[in-house]
Amino acid sequence: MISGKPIGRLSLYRRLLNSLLQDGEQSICSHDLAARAGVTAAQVRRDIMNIGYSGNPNRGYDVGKLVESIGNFLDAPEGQNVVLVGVGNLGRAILAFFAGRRPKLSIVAAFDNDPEKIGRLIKGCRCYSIKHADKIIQELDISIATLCVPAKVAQEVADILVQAGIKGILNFAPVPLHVPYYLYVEDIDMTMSLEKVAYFARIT
Amino acid sequence: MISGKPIGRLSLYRRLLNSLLQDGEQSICSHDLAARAGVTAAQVRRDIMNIGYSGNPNRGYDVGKLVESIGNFLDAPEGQNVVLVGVGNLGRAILAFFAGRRPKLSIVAAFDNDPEKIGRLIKGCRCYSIKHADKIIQELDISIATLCVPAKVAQEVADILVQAGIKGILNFAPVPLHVPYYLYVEDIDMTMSLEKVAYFARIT
DNA sequence: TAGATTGTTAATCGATTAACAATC
DNA sequence: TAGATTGTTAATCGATTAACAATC
Repeated sequence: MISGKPIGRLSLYRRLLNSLLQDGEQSICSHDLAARAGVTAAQVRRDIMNIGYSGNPNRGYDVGKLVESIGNFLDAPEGQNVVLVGVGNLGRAILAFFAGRRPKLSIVAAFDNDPEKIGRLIKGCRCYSIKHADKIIQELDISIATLCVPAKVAQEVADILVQAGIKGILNFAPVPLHVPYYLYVEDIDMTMSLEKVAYFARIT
Repeated sequence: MISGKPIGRLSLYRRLLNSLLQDGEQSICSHDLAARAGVTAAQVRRDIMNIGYSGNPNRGYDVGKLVESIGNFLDAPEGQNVVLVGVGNLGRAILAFFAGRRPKLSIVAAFDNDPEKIGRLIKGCRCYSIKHADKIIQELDISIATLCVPAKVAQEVADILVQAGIKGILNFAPVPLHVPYYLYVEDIDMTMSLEKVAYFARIT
């Protein structure tokens, strides 16, 4: 069992390696990858060791094979479907941002409660009523939700999603969610992040 | 010197306490605040101790005074000005999200390189050419940047901002930035976060 | 007073780092 | 071979937790 931080780094390595591949790079050593990722070489080596890939002493890692190994580790072979909940400003921006970005992780539906939006195609994604969450999540085999609703209704909406069988939530609502232990929640709290930057920009 | 995590938690406590204040709550104990924030009571007590505020044994913390203490610790008395760089989908969503949210931390300008946007008022915020970054940052006394540009140009834009005297960056571009040691960078990498959720949703 | 809660210490835990033998 | 780099261990570091005396 690997914790959240190494998983995040693997995701980052993959992205960096993919752009190296496009530049025609065949191999890379831990030191170079570490510099690009902003971590230490030892960390890179341990992360790669953890997923069971081995490099070549003297020549480092084969970029293509390493990308493949990371994919085998991170991705579900058959892909995973995502639903975005709350099609406001932020929701629409995220729909546009993720559209086609990762083939094995696609946002296949959106939920909202605004009759103006329901039934429409927004940023290429069909919008449904949150009332039909159960049905849509089952039919489209959705396991992940991206929560972009206002803080006040976040818990209530999360409860609906959990009930419908969601397994993980990416939570943009600026409030901690209470969910059963078997669910994974990752919080992106922009207000908190901005206040952190403000604090450290000031005292350093 | 306090590290990033406790600072983030203080920001969260303040938000929770503010909503308690609106509900007319006078005092709160570490246990209750911890439950709302999703942390342990010991952590709450230590965080509060760290900012020099003292509770009352038997009655807990005075909500109003604690909010004030957190504000004294986190906020610059005169406030801090922020610039948003890259007025795309995400940039506009963030402008809308932060508009008026924290009085001591306001986005007072936006930068872009699209002539269509320059000079206009977008989500209530004036958009300038990135070419005038130096001048605007000085004139408006801006110390913080929110970076919402594409990954490919993120480092280049960051260099311009550093040169112009920015002290902290909230980076939404999915690429690590290399900046001088005295700058604080907080990364919000939505792709990484979504992949983390996908991984843990799958294996648990 | 008795009970509840704080402030603070020591112990624990986990992640990170440094170091180096193994290997191509 | 010699040199560079990996795989892996032990040491370090920092944050978290548990525990409890102090206090209203």
